[in-house]
Amino acid sequence: MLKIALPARRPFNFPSVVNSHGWRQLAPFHFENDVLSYVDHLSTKRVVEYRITAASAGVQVETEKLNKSEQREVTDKITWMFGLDMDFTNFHAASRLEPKLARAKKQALGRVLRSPTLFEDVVKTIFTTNTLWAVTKNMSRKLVDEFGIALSEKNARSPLSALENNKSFPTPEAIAASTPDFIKEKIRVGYRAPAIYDLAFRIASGKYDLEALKTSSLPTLELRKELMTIKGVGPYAPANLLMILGRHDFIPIDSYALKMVSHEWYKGKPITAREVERRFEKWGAYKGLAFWFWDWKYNG
DNA sequence: GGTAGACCTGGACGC
DNA sequence: GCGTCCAGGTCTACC
Repeated sequence: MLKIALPARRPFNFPSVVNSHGWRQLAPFHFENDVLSYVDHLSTKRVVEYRITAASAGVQVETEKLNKSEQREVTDKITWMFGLDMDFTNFHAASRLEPKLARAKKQALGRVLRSPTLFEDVVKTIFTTNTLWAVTKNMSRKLVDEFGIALSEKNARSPLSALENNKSFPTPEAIAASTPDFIKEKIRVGYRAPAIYDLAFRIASGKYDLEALKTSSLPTLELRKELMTIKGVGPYAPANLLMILGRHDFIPIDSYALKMVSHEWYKGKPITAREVERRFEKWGAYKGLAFWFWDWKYNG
């Protein structure tokens, strides 16, 4: 067994990242007893499981024995997934005088849990649209079960594995080798199937470098436009993806957002996206963060 | 640029 | 059981 300790820029809080949104509940993530598990497909074709826990200065990753290049890959991926090197000093300073965000620095709020690839995050974001969370979980589970690659039998049997179905998130190539009709019928993603297939196909065929957006220097507005060129990504989805990419100047306004803001300031009456924008306008470059980590009085 | 309506799914609810 | 509604939206046609 291999243990890798990875330091984080302070302040850092493991539970705050894991609980930042629902990704921990979507395959191939699994969260239980303070351990975040994830099955990953390395570039060397090996499929390994990470068991990630809180450590004094960051996180600790337990996995099987890896060579040096694999260790570097795992280090890079976990650093990205947890945003270990991200700096939220300015957001924490701005939050200090807002009672609804005063806990931000103490709880190290700001980071959101990411998947190793933007491809996985885009697919899962599309799975969250216009459906129930339980259905989103089903879609993710089925996609992993159908197209993912299993841990080797030896590793799946080891006490390290906490998962029922030990498969990695599928590569674009694996999905592109299928068809939209098969994806629709087998994964039960409905009208989202052509969008998932199209994205996978464009990446697999080398026509589109989605992962390059992780390090893009485009202004946020341009980056948003770029994300909206992806089928199935409308006005809501890019705001969610921009948060994942560390851009916080857009609010993911969905039915949940409208409900929260309505109960916070409008006595539960129906409102539009304009009211949500207006309430968080003053947070400027941090309005996505302010919205995301707001201590809502309504919790329904 | 704003808006209406169709679109998959599956859990919740009322009958 | 069965029908209807709705949920962490998107897309297209139309005005």
